[in-house]
Amino acid sequence: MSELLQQLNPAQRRAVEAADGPVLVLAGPGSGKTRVLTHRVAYLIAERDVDPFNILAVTFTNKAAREMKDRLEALVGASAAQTLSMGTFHSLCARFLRRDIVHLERERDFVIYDSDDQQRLMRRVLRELNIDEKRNQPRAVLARISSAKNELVGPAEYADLKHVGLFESNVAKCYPRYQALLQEANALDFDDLLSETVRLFAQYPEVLAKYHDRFSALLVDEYQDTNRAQYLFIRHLAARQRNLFVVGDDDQSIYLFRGADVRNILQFEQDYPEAQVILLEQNYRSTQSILDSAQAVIHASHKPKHLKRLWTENGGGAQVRLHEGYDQDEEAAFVADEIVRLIAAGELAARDCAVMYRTNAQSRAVEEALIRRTLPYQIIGGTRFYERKEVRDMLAYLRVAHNPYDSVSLMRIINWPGRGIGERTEKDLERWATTLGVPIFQALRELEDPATSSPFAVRTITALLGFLHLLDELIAASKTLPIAELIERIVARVAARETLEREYDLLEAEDRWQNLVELRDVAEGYKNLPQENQLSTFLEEVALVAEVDKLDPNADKVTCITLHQAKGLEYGAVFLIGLEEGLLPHSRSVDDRDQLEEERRLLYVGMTRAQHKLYLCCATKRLNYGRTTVSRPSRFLADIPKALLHTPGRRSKAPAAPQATMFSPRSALGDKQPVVGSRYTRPSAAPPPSATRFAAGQQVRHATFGEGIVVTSRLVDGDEEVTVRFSDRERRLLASFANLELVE
DNA sequence: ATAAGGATGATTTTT
DNA sequence: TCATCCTTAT
Ligand SMILES: Nc1ncnc2c1ncn2[C@@H]1O[C@H](COP(=O)(O)OP(=O)(O)OP(=O)(O)O)[C@@H](O)[C@H]1O
Repeated sequence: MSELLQQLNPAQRRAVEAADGPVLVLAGPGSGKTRVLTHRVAYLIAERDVDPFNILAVTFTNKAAREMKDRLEALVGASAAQTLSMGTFHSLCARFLRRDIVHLERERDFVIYDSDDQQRLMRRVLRELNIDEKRNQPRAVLARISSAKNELVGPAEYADLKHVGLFESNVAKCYPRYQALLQEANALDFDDLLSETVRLFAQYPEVLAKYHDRFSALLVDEYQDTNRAQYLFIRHLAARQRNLFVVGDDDQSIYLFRGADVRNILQFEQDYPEAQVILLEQNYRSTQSILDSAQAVIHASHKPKHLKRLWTENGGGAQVRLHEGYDQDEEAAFVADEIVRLIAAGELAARDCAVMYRTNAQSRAVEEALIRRTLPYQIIGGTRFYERKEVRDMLAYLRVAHNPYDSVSLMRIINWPGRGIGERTEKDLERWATTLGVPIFQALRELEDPATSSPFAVRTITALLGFLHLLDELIAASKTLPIAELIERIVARVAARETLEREYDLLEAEDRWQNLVELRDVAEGYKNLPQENQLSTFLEEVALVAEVDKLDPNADKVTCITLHQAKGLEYGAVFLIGLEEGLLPHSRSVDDRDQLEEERRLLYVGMTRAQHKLYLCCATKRLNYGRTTVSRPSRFLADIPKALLHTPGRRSKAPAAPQATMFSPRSALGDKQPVVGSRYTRPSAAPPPSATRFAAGQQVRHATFGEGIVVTSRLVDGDEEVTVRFSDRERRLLASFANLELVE
């Protein structure tokens, strides 16, 4: 048997070796779905002689694609691995469209508009159509349009739908204009990447045929979270050869809000009646305690279609621990103290710990607590690097240099740095361009002719032309300079550093300047690409990086991440915080049954990220928009049998008076952790492992420290603490982490 | 045209 | 709380 298959259990092997044709691997968390998908790709190349060039694999993140490629390099060589088509739906679609969007009468050097660009564009649309921005918030309008696009409903079809209320008919008015302006700017928004590709496939069979010729094997990870457009994308591609391998778990579907439809995976067998369905039941990630608790949460509400029993050989492990804190600061303090304790106990590094939450705002308290204890950390999400103002301004210059019709970017920088072009002028310019029916850049060009009648004063025209000529210069420069040098040119021409120093105080200016330096450093990485592709590749990748792509698993840091982004990841110890009514389930999701169930799945996803230790945390009071509110534990916690949870004795009194907490950075529990073996109430259920697995005198082996002799072993805090004398010194280890082997 | 200051209102989750 | 919007003064 090939070495490739030896790392798999029989069910996994069956999936990897399945004959050509549709295959559905439906399995719970930690059962090795992603592993199976990777091995399937390797297997096709190594054993079935499939050329990597003919394989298309959709991963959930760009990072997953990169990692998979790296791993496959070892197997098939770097150059072959590079010919694999692997990436997210969005990046694959962008790649296809660069090639074939001309069929849709659009140009291939389109830019990708992200949500900030979209909002700016929508504001212009609302202004133009005289629609009130307060009652019809750009974000809300865009959200409707986004769902429409995900369902492949274009502006015309949308207008034909029944509209309830003023808001919806306003959306119907905005949609066509928004789309027209996108086209004028030669821009596509995120949703267009998918819907336009599907339109391309549907309307141009000869184009689709080309892709059929190329891709003989298709693979999709996290299939349960595909939306209609993504589903159709795959269905078109799979139509001829029907050689489609998908993996997923309906219990982990958490992207309903962006149009994901779990029916895509549940109806796979109807779509492909000849499909082989393979269930994986062994979980390799988590301990039994974690698995039991997680399953209690997910099974409390529904009846699975395919019964996915999950079991593990990882052993019982420590009980899942429930911590009810006083407020969000005490909750964060508990988490941070516990991480400190776990690291001090050995076996567990900062990189093995993750703190997960429902909303990004919750990361703040955690961040502060981690800083206070000087724990290294990385926060995924929140304000992204590419969303910082100064970075976006610089990117706007690059984008206009690359595609001057990008009016959103142009308007962004028309007065940055200040050149005496005020709000009034901006509005007039927009209106004037609209009347002329041309992009802003074109309108500016008209001003060059003194005979043109425009709504501007002579002084204003001078300022506008000055800006236009700056752009001309940068456009010319962009044709010859590598990106990093182009950035330097822009920095010099607009006196970026001085501008920042004028706008902000010293510290802030330096900070923002450093961001520009960092952007230039990123750009350096593109200097070896051919000049004509550099800028477009750079801009595309910048637009499509996901936050998780930036997660660095090698850095020894605690990871703070939203539950959504944590999908697919795993950590030794996981802390889920804010498990309260209003937060999880989130208050905006409680009235809708489907949304409520999704909140439950979100918790399930979070719990099943944990390998050895899982902490469920909530607080009784929380600061919510500057106002303290009382909160109750999440209803989902009630679905976990008490016997599975370890709730260490709670303090009977509220922590010190508010003044005291204000002056002492550490919260009430801070210094007194842990409350082990205290007189406080023990959990009503039988304490977990009632006997130690190890005894004094036994010889054991540890992966890093080698062989040693057990000195003592005792039960602590739901886990077993083993003291072992190794050749260099004694160490106290937690049995659930240490993976100690008995030596005969 | 811009800077400063006060009222106001918003936070789910993401490519 | 914090960021954005709106008013007013320069
Ligand atoms: N046959 C196996 N032998 C040993 N370890 C395995 C095996 N299969 C999977 N694993 C390990 O189990 C863990 C989970 O695997 P993987 O991430 O592929 O699961 P998954 O089903 O995709 O999980 P999820 O749905 O939660 O994202 C990984 O650490 C993986 O290396």
